[in-house]
Amino acid sequence: MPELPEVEVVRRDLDPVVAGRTIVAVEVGRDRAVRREASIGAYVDALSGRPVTRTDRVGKFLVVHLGIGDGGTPRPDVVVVHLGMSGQLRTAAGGDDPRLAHTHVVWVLDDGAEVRFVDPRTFGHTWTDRTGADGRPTTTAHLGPDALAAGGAADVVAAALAGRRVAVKLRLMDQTALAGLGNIYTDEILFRAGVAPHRPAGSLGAAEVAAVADAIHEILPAAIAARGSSLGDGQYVDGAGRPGTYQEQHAVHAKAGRPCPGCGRPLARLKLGGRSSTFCPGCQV
DNA sequence: AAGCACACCTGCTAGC
DNA sequence: TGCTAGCAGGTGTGCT
Repeated sequence: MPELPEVEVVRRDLDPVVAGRTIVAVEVGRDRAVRREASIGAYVDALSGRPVTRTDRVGKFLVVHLGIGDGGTPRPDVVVVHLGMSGQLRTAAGGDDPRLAHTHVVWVLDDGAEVRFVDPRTFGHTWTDRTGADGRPTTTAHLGPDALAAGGAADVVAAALAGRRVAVKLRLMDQTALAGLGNIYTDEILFRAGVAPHRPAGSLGAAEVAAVADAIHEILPAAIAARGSSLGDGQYVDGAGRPGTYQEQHAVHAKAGRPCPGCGRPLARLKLGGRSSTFCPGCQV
C-alpha cells in the first residue's frame, strides 16, 4: 500500500492529533503487529505515560518522537510505525467510534482521542527505538537518503544508480539506495523520465539521471498534494479514512494494455523482481 | 557482495 | 453458485 507520499499524508494527519498530547494507555490486540521488542509488555510500558513531541518520517517509516514523561530511567525516545502493504493509521476523536476489523494496536491519548493501527495483511508493524546521532531511529539507519528530502537532487540519484547492473526500477525501489519509492511511484517516475524500467541502473547517462531526478522532484510533491494514491482494492486511506486522488493522475501504473498517454500505443507489462511493472515501450527507452 | 528467490499474511478478482 | 489460483502498495532473510 503506502509509499512515501501516502506515509507523509498520514503523518500530516496524525501530527496535529498527537503533538503535545500524552499517551495514557496502549492496547495490543494482535502480538504480530508489535515486533523488535523484548515483549509486548515492554512496548506498552515504553509508551504509556509518554508525551508526544512531534512526528517525522524517514522513507516509508513513520516516526513519533516521545518526551521524557514519568519514570526517569533511560527509555526509547521514539515509536516507529511501518504500514507494510495494507496498514492504516487512523485517528478517532473518542473511543466510542466503533473499531474496524484488524485493529491491532491502539494508543489512547489524554484527551480521549485514539490512534489506531489497522492492518489486514499484517505486514506492517510498530516498535520503539532510540534515535542516533543523525536524528534517525537506529532501526532506519540502513536506509538511503529520503527521496522527498533529497528533493530529486541529481547527484543523490546519480550516486544511487552508479555502477549497478540491477534494473533501474529495482534500484529505485531499494530502500538502502533511496528511501521512500515503491512500485507505484517508480512506474510513474520512469515513465515521466522516459527511461525503460529494465535498463541496468548504471547504464543511464547524465541526462537520463537528471530526468529521473526531475521526475522524483515533480511527482512526489504532486502525489502528496493529491493526498496519495488509492488503487482499486481501496486499501490506502488517510488518517481520517479518506482515499487519496493521485491515482487519477497516474500515467502508467497498473494500466497495462491501455493506450500510452504520450504516444497512444498500448502500455506493456513486465515482471521485475517478482513485481509487475507497467511502461511504454515506445516512450521509455 | 550484488543480486535473486522466497517467506511473511489476508482479501479480492478472474476464470473455470 | 462455488471453488481455486493468482495477484496486491513492502521488507527482511538467506542463498548463490
